[in-house]
Amino acid sequence: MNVPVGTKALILSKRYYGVLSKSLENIDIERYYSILYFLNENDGCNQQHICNNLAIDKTAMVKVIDYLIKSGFVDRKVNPEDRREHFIILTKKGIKQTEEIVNAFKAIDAEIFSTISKSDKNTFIKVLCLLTNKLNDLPSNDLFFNYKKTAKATKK
Amino acid sequence: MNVPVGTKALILSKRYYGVLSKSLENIDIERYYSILYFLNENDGCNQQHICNNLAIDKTAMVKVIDYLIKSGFVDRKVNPEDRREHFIILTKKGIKQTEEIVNAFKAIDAEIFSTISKSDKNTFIKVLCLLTNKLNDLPSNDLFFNYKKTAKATKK
DNA sequence: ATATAATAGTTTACAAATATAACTATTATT
DNA sequence: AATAATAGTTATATTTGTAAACTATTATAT
Repeated sequence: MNVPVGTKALILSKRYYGVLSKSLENIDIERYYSILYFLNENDGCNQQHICNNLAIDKTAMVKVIDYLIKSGFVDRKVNPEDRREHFIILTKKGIKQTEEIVNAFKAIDAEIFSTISKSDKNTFIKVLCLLTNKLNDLPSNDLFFNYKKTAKATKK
Repeated sequence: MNVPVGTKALILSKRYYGVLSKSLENIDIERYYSILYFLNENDGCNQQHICNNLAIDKTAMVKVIDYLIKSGFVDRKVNPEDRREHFIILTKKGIKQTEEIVNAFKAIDAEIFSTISKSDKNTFIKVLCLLTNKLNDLPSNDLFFNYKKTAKATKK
């Protein structure tokens, strides 16, 4: 199927999260699993750090963290060194259930990569990161003007 | 950054669509570009066909098509051979602006793959499709049980 | 040192995306 | 002819995304 890579990636992620949420019906929350996965390795970071790494808007993040606090998964704690920052810290319950969430993520990754060679998998992950970084750096207006040029060139 | 492949794919798609919408500020609509990209190669298909290929719910698709009709990009036409189906057909305006949309998608793909070898690109696309298909086939409950087993195994 | 700018987070409001259930119309199956 | 399946629609509720305006705090630049 010929679709752009951004669209393909979106479709993959939709199906992936569909399978994931089926796998995690026994967990007390039904979303934000990726944030808990991230916190598992970045426990105690501030909200902005999560936003930067998972490409989530900071106003949305407020509600996410509110939800996770209400569910008893994390706490907010003001950084005494820089009182603008709020550290997000997994609770005991959060740590415990996050362990299962991480396992579920890893089980899916293991399953879907099971028929793919080590070398293809490495290439895939490498290119996925490169593309994301590239998009990150893209000064959209440059591309805009480039595109407009080529669009006009192909038109006439 | 260690994040699961589904999350990585979601981040990529978010950044991708961010860049895309900046590239397409001159187009009369501000979303659903991927549907027009798809229609460019599947003009006249029914709504379900779009849903299947782009992993969009059919109730959401109704609103999408309503919007595209209101914007003058497509028409709905009942299939006389099977009156349940509605064909989605690009209008003249739709065809014209879709051409630009397709060019914008291709410009981004070209740009972000510009520093990646042909062979790595091919591997990436191949694996992306394989993973998506794999997720598609995944009988979620099998995975669920597999996961629960391993989760319990690692717990004790 | 103080005015200004920048950063982290919050609130509000609204548009859009997503999910579910119940529904109509039509066609296929038995 | 009854039943089931399919394509699409409507209605509803929740979640998510986006933007602007805001507080509090820290960094910077005269």
